[in-house]
Amino acid sequence: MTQTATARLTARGQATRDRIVSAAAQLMAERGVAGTSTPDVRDAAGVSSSQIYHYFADKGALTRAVIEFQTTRIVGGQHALLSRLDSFAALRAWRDALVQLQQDLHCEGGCPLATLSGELAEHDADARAALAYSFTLWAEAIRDGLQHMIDHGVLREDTDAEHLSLAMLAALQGGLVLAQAQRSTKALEAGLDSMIAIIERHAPK
Amino acid sequence: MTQTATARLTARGQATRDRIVSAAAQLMAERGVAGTSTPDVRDAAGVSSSQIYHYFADKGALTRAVIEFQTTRIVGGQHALLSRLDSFAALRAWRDALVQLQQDLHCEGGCPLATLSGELAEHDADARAALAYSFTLWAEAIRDGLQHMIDHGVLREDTDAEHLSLAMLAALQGGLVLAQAQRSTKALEAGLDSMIAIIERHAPK
DNA sequence: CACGAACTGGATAGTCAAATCCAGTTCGCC
DNA sequence: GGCGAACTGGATTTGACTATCCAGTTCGTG
Repeated sequence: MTQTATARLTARGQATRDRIVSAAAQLMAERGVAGTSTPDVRDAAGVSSSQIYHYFADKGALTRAVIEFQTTRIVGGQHALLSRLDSFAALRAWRDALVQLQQDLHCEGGCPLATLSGELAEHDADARAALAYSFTLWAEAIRDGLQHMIDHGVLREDTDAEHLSLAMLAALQGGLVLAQAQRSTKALEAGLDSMIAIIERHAPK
Repeated sequence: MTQTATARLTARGQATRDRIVSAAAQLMAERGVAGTSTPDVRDAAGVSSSQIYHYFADKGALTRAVIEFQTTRIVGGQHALLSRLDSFAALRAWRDALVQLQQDLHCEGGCPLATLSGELAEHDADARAALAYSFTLWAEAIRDGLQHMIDHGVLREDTDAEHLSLAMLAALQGGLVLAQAQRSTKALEAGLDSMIAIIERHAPK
């Protein structure tokens, strides 16, 4: 059903499946997994109940598809922004884009991956493992961006990109948690700016 | 029911109410709010259904009581650790205690306040506001700790404790999000250590 | 065009949780 | 010790959600 059946999907079937996952992803980001019923998804996607169970074994399988969808969307977007880091100005532009996005969203929603993780980590081992991998990919995207700066001579060769990327992702995720609760980007800005200040200390002398 | 009725509780009634809140807090931290049913709470607290609705108007009121309970427990505990910061060694001891606690818990659970926030922020304005205040109290506890270090001459007078406390809390919360998902304290350690490195730069020359 | 597989729609079991009701017990106080 | 309020237990109503079933339609392919 998951891999083999996906290959057997017709164009129409694939479109229907995509519509279901996309609608479910949006609803789950807004209301959480438990707060999103299959009737909600049915209405939002404009399909009928049986379609959902035709494409997914149960709600858990749909949830896993949503995790994959959000991972591709978010980490893919981040990778595009980060892969070309070649200056501190570019690093600050990445920081500004994150802050601006949250402000445009009125600090609502937080990070969809973190929301899913908070709800699923303790009672769905598969989901937790998938989300752990998502965060690993995100950290690697940041690390590769820092490595790119090293390669361009903007950072010293002895910079520990691995360590800094984990710290940066922690500051970012925590900033998003606080932004969502406090409806303010102050903590997000403070966290990211502090991490950038640390990184700037690794400029060649 | 909330303030006035609390005053009218007898000792036995108060004990029953406490038992319900405590049981609900534990269950909600483990399984989330939506994943915790009132029958679950009833069994865990050893009471019957009507007790819950005798002490709380509805599940939302119980949830708000849980937020208050966790805020007092967690922020109170943090305040006790932070209020006596008088050296970098004490700051590192606080960091070590946080990391050790997560390791003892096998990185399970994350921060109960962040879990509640992720689940409630977007559809319960009162809960979101209460949790925003919880995080503000936590940030103030960190800020006061840093101020204590300034007062003891361990940090320079011009240190921006407000900014640093927000950044530290962001790194801490994000580290907990990643610890829960990845079942590893590496990102938590990286985030906290980076923030401590920033703070150490504010030592008098 | 014909055949089977993929796809679709709507109705409906079966389950469980939120909240209420009511009958009975214990407590605080005079 | 007796009165009213606070407290307790369990049955029950009401509603929503997950998942299934089945009958009908469209699609891909020889």
